Amino acid sequence: MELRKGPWTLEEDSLLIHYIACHGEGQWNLLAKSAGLKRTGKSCRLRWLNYLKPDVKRGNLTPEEQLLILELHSKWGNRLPILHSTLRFVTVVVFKFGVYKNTYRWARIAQHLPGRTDNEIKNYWRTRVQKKARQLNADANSALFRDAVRCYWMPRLLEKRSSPQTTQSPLHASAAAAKRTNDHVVHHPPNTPSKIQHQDFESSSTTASCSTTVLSQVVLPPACNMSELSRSSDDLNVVTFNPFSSGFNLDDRALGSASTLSGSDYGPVGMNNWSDIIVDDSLWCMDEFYDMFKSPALS
DNA sequence: AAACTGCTCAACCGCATTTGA
DNA sequence: TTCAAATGCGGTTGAGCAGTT
Repeated sequence: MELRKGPWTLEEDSLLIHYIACHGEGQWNLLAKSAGLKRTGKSCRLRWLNYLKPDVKRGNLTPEEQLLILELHSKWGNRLPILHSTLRFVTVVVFKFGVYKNTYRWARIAQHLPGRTDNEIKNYWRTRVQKKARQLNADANSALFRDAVRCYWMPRLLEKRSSPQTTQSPLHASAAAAKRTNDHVVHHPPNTPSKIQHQDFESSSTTASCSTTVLSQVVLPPACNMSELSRSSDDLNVVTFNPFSSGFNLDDRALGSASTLSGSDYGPVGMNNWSDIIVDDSLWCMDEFYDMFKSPALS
């Protein structure tokens, strides 16, 4: 049978939804055939888990979620999965010869962000976090970059979290989601089995409380005093902790690209509502780093 | 207005692991 | 115990969109 690839159509989506509503998920290859979908089982599984499943949360990641991702990635980012001692030995050997590739724990991180998929978190990391690391000519997995994240960006996220402005409106979230091109309306069948539950605002608040529990474990390095780090960017020039003091290499290229960026790349210009905040790049305010680097105090 | 550039994210691919006959 | 199929995971790709020139 000829297999279809590429974007899913509305028709395919409803076939998949109706089939799962009647028979449940699992046995994906069989499901694909039985539902009359010209897709691989893998493709069906991915479409369901990453997009169609009712509890998949749409819209931008909240500061809380971003914070959680940063913290959990710094915890588990490059760690190998839990291994038996013998397997660990084999893995170490293999790793030594460069065969083993870094094992990121996206799925594990996603477990702590209800409604968010590993794919989404992975995309966030690659497009936002790694981008910032590249701009600083740093390795996103390095201890140095991790410290920078903890000392400068996490406090900012915490600030955003505690700000009354950051109360997410479901309307905003859905509006943002609706802007996506592939985001067509999915109508779930009325007689959905109990294991398929529609996400509502209650479940969103559950997410928030869950995140808060974990967030309380966020540990900043000793040099990072929250009140110190919450100051204006000018004051940051004299912050004593400098994550880049030990061999950080911010080359001319990085500085050059910084100088070409407009003010709106950093500051809270035009930041009037939630959608501005959640996509606000000031959470990743780079000028502090550049200012700091250019500061005479460092030289 | 058109061309170009960069970004996002859904979907694919390959590989590892798990399952079950 | 073996092996094929199914499942899960992380890396990568490319279409579509928005912003810039």
